[in-house]
Amino acid sequence: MSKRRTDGKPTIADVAQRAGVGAITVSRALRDPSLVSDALREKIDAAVRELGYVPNLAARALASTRSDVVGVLVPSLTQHIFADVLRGIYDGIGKTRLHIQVGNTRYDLNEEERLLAELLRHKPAGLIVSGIDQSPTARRMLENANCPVIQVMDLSDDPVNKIIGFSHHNAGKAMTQHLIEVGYRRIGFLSGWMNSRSKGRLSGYVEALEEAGLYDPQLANAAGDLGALALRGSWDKHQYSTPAMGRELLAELWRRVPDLDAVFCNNDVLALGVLFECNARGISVPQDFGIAGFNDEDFMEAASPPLSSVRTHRWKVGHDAVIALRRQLDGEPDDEKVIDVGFDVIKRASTDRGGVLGRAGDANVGTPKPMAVGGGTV
Amino acid sequence: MSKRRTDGKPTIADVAQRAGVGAITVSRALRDPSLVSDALREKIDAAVRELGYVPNLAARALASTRSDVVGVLVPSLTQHIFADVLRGIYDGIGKTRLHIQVGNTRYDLNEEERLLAELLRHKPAGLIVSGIDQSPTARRMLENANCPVIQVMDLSDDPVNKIIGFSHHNAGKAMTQHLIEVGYRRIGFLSGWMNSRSKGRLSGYVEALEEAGLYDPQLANAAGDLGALALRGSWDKHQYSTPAMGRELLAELWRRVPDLDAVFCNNDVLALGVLFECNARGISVPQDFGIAGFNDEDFMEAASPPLSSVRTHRWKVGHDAVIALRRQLDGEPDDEKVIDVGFDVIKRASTDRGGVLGRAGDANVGTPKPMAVGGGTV
DNA sequence: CTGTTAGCGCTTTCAC
DNA sequence: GTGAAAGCGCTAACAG
Repeated sequence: MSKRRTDGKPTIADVAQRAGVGAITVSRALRDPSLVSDALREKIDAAVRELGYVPNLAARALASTRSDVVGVLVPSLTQHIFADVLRGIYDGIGKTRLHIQVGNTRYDLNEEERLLAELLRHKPAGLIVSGIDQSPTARRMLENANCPVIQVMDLSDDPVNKIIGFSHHNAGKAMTQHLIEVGYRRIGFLSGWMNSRSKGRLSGYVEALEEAGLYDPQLANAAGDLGALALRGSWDKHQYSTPAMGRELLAELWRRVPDLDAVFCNNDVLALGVLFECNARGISVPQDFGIAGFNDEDFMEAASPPLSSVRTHRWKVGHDAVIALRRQLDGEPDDEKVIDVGFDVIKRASTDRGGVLGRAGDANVGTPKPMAVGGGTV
Repeated sequence: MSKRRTDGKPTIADVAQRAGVGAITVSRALRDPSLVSDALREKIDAAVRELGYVPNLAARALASTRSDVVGVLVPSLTQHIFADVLRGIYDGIGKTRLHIQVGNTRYDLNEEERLLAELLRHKPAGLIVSGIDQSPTARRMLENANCPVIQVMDLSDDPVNKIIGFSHHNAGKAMTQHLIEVGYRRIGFLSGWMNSRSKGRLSGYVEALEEAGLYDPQLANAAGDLGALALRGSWDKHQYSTPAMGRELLAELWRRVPDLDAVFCNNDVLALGVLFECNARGISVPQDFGIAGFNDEDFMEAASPPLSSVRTHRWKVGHDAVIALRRQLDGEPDDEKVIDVGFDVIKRASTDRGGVLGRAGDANVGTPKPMAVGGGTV
């Protein structure tokens, strides 16, 4: 009775024996075929095929003290925005040997620490984390991670290593300025759960109003504790928004600020709810009320009327993060610590109070490719 | 000069030495504290803390010939439905030692094979894969995976190991029957990209129409090649639906079938687009036209009018899959090979042609908790 | 309950 | 360009 505790699968030694070479040659042929002569490489490839050899990644990771795992920490799996970032990440990984391991922090700093600790046990090849508000402990872990760390979806003067994102403050400010420009005067800010990026948007909103002399503490206060209201409600466990929440928040805000004439929603899902609420109340958008969202998800353009939003480049952020990571892993220089991918204010009918677009209904402003849908009535 | 190629981090031997015990005792204390006496355990815990010891998972995986990785294969990251399944999976994993590694197959059988092969190199503790239409090769890989395999989001008589989902055929049939019951007669089926589960829904739709004597090959054909139309368009690269696509598909279907009086949409996103298109054309829902979707995402209930849909239990499917996996890993018996989690037809105003709900606008049918939103006009 | 020994399968080091 | 030997850090298998 042997003491071997193998699972019977062929090992690199089996391949080596069959190919009549040393194990290390097989190892090299597998990792970088150019390191091995053509003749041997062919023999090895044949042996691999005949044996159905599958490399054991744990052994590789142990021997080389580094794995092919890229750890990704996102605060939410449900929000479309992070799904897009993830898609960019996966697309950036492509068919490389790298593997993604996603952790869902749920906007919980303790959970983030725990997940980070778990990830570090894998000796990851790289880490991609959302935002900049890690706990001091987490920050230290990232700094000692011994691998490239990319922060995404925000900006900071002091990234752990590299950060790719955009200014939420500027984005919030820009959309608010648009609302002011087209003539709205009592502009509310609608938000449920507030994370640090939402707060950036809010501060941009406040700044734009202040600069225009339209700042009203009452309105700002109302905006401020609507988040608290959201948390008090049935959404206390959800850290994501729903259209139903948008409807309810709008109703509440209207109660507090009866002369409200527009809202800037912290995200598109809330904006959709606001549109539904306006529909239900028979309020015409944009004439009587302006609606703007944030992120520019697919449905914003297709809504009736099309909804204005701030387009953010989530896919690109995820994709570029991986590209940067791979560059660093390949030892290429990468000195740009802070990458600002920007944003675009997409002006559509829902904020076209000035009538720049005419009152034709579904026209789009600022959208590169207007849809080809059948207009008019049947 | 030492030959060690360690990265300097403390190992289990360091902890053992510091605690004055054998390495194996530390190993045991870490994996299952109950295997070690209190006295030693405390010493070990202290040593771990003082050294900042972090176990090396690669070494563990190598020595034990099994990892803590649970491989998950989904066809899409963008579709809300799979985000929900993933959330269920993450919630099921909780704070166990298990790790999720997600692969995005993009509905591509070759890519699925490739990702599966990659996953298998990790000697995963378990696998969760979407659906039942794997390639023969992939199927064989799953059968030889040497770990529990759970298929999700569909049903089959012959699962690799265990399957958790529901009947798409029955779900499609049930919703179509509802549309027939409330009086619609020319019911279209709207779909973009068709996967095997969509086809199940379509077959249920066809069967319901046939049984009611409402089957019209013209209508069915129109439904059938709308998918092709969708693929011809600008969406050829996307395997997900958008509301804009819903609008365009509806316009096309209407052109072909002028007396269409309702559509059953393959998913909610298309249904939302259909609602927008009706809004834009001034068509009243449900009086002139009925709309039903599939999955019952958040926005369906909040829409104006609220949209009927088939509620599917995505979170539960993901969650139960992990629970089953953990049970199997713990060696507990689990003989139920096929778990049907069912579905619910949620009847809302968008299909209330019969006026069962009255014409009050936003009432919900079949929804447990109607929202508390301000109705009427301002 | 605890320890010793011998691997797990691969890659690093260094020599040829 | 190729190989032999020596680990990587941990745990299964026995003992005690």
